Amino acid sequence: MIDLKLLRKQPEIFYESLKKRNQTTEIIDQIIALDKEWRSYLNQVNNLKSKRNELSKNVARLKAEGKSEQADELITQSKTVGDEIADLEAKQNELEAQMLSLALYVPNTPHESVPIGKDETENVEIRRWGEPRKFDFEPKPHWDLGTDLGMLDFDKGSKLSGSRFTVMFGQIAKLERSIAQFMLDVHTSNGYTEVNVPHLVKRETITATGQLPKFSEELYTCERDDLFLIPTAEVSLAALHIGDVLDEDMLPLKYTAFTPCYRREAGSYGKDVRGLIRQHQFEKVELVWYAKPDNSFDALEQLTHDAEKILQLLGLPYRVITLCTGDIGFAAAKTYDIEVWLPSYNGYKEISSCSNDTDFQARRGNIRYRAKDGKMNYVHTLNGSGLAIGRTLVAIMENYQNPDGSITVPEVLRPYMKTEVIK
RNA sequence: GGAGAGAUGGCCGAGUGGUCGAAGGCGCUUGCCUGCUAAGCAAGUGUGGAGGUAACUCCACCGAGGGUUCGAAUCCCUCUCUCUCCGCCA
Repeated sequence: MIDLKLLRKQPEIFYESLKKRNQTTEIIDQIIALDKEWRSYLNQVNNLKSKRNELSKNVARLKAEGKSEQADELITQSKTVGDEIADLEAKQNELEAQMLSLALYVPNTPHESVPIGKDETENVEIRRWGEPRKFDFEPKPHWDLGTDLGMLDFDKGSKLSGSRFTVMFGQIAKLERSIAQFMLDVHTSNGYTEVNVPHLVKRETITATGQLPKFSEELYTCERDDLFLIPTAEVSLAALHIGDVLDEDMLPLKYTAFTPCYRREAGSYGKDVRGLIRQHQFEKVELVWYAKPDNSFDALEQLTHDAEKILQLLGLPYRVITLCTGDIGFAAAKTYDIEVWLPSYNGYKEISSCSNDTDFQARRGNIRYRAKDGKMNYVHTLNGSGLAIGRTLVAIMENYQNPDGSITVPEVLRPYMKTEVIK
């Protein structure tokens, strides 16, 4: 949710923001017009209410004094004022509702450090880590590796649930679990609090975090109960403190959660159809920070490094890119994507997305903190995958494969897997 | 799933139609007092919105949303959540 007071004072910020995002700006004109009209009604209504309050006080006093004829006279007056209020207030509420529903569709303002660009082709790579392995044999894609090992079964996934669902057996199933546990152990030893969250959330919860109303197509819903399956643990973690006033001393709060994620993947027909890359259900370890506004962009650097650390410990080559203004997400002011090297793609594939949403979610969810000077401010929320587990599994399988189709278990996972090779 | 009780400020808790944004207590802040601490005394102590350079003024908020009324914390309806009992259950 954007700051309407800022919109009144400096509308140019928002025109600029939408232009940078390569989007049209009529919505800003509409909001400004509605806001102006709304305020004029608000003032009239407030003045009339003030008048009615005054009359009511006098009615009370006159009745107490036993002067009921005089009181009746004021009651008649008050009735007229009341009717007037009802009319104007109805109009005011309508304008307010229109204005807010539009405001919910305005994306966050990109940070000044975000490169300008029209779409994903203009994202900027900022660093690389590790060298992609040179194979002295023909490496297999993970779907062949897994199927040949008898541990990935795409047919059974389809049989049970349709396309983009997979069944895992044996060591691969265990690898998935080991990766999750490894990630949580690294993050918790790094200052994150592990949280176990609900996977079904209420409409208002997911609205506060920004997935609704705009992205309802992506969500699985349980209509009967008006509940939504989370597309990421970010929803639950970022909603933890809805309505709270935190102490400045508590910040930053750093949370991590391991959950499945459910996504309809509407509009991605034909994309990544083979293998585990794009599933309707996948597991992920998520990182979420509640930070102070003055250092939230430093926090984004830290959070991104925390996610990168997992890939470094696993010995998986990756690169980090900054999303340009045309590609950053709706709620984000700045986003880094981490992409891992996948032999089957002969390229880098997104495995984590780390964003600073600044006060965008905090405003929707009314998440504030009390500063030392006693002032109330909105917190800044940040989130990032640390990491997507399915894709990490894919990266390990493909990068650590052997000529005989077996897979070497990365050093750091051996304590969890209790074996050196999957075969 | 059935029956009942409840939700008031940072906390406890009064308040069932009228000068109630809300008694009282606790806590907190400031000042006084005091070898120190404690106690005592005094004042202050919510959030959001609109207007104003500002001092300040006005409006709203007693779980949420509607309704009745000239007027609602108080009456009515719906919802959410909490607690107790019964049933069921991993």
